[in-house]
Amino acid sequence: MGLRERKKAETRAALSWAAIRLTVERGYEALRVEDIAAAAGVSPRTFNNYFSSKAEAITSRHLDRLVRFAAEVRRRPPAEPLWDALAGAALAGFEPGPEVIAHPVPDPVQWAAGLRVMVSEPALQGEMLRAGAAARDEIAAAVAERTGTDAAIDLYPHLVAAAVLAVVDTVTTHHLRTGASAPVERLLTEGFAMVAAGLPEPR
Amino acid sequence: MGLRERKKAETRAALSWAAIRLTVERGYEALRVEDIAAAAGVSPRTFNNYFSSKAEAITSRHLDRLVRFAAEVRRRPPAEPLWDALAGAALAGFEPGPEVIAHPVPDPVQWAAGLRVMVSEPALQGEMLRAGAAARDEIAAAVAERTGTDAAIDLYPHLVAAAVLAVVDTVTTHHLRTGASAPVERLLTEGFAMVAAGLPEPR
DNA sequence: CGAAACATTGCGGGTCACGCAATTACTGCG
DNA sequence: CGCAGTAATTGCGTGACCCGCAATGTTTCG
Repeated sequence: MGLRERKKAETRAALSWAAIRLTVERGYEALRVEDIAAAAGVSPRTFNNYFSSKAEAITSRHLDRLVRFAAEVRRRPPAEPLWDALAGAALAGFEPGPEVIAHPVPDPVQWAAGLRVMVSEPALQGEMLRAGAAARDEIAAAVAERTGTDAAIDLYPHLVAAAVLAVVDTVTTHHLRTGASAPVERLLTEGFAMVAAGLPEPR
Repeated sequence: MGLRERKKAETRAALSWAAIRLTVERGYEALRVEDIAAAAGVSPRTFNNYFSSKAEAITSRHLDRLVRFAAEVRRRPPAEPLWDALAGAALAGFEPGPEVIAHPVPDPVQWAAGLRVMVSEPALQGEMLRAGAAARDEIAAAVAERTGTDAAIDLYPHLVAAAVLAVVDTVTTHHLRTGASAPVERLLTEGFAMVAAGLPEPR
């Protein structure tokens, strides 16, 4: 990777990260695109060369994570049962990456509160979900590959992809809603188990 | 319902319907809010009293349908198995209502083509999904009521709601993608059956 | 080293969402 | 019936956003 591409990736990451951090700190409405650009050290116009909207910048990390999830599903040994692979890939995606360890959040409590405010922002919800939809095709393709189905004609791989995203989504929402009363890992495992069991009525 | 409320509902419906029709005819980008307002016979400013965005106007019927779905789930006899009730409610929601019969689409083929273009519009995808998310809580509450779970603490009802929406979403997308090669009713039935069976690997 | 490819930036235009205040229309009560 | 209160519609003005375009500077590659 040449200097050019590296700088581009850095700028993109800086913009995205600044967008998230500032949104958590000040709220979505109060945040101007101008501020994000300033925090990343580029002009406002450049911001729009990387992201076509404020919301997209904020949710781009979410999309990245989902794309990595799809890649991880592909990476798993083909012999592994499908749902084990899916649950495993999801759990792997929630381990804090090296960049999070390098730049830890200053105040976790305040951060979580800001996150809650952020995800309740209408404009961001739509964009988040859109990122999920974009990743869905990728995941469906990975599932199709594993199961010998055809994403172009079979309903199955798309249904699995949608179900997986539904689990991840529901779990994270639930985790935030209940104030992190249960660890994400446990909720994820439970969620995948329930879906794989057909979500039978309890009792 | 007094004259006031009726006119309000009419204006709302007229705006929403005009927004959909014009989007299908001309495309999302080319359509100005001004045009929608004109087609509904109100001022552009009034449009924003009813809907806070072009996208919201277009997707409002989708949201209505999902809310009716939740109501239908509540209406079903409590003795009915959960997944039968969910599938039944979904199927009921796809029967054409009286207003569709009264105002049929002029050219179904062209209409379907326009719909495909419409749902591929990024801004609308987000808003559609947001409508789904809004309805999710409603559905989760209905499911919680039926199953004796608690939407405030249990993961189960939310997971079921998300899964149901995933099925409906996937089926409609698949239906459009494959050019209506299979009837929606059959796809829906299949989808619900697969999910209720835990989406086992085929073969 | 030189040319081509590419990123960044400023400028300008078109659109959009919304607060505010005035006008008009409906509602319910005496 | 009339009247006061409540609510809906509208025009205007503002701030923000997204993007096309062209100029400038930087990296890449032959």
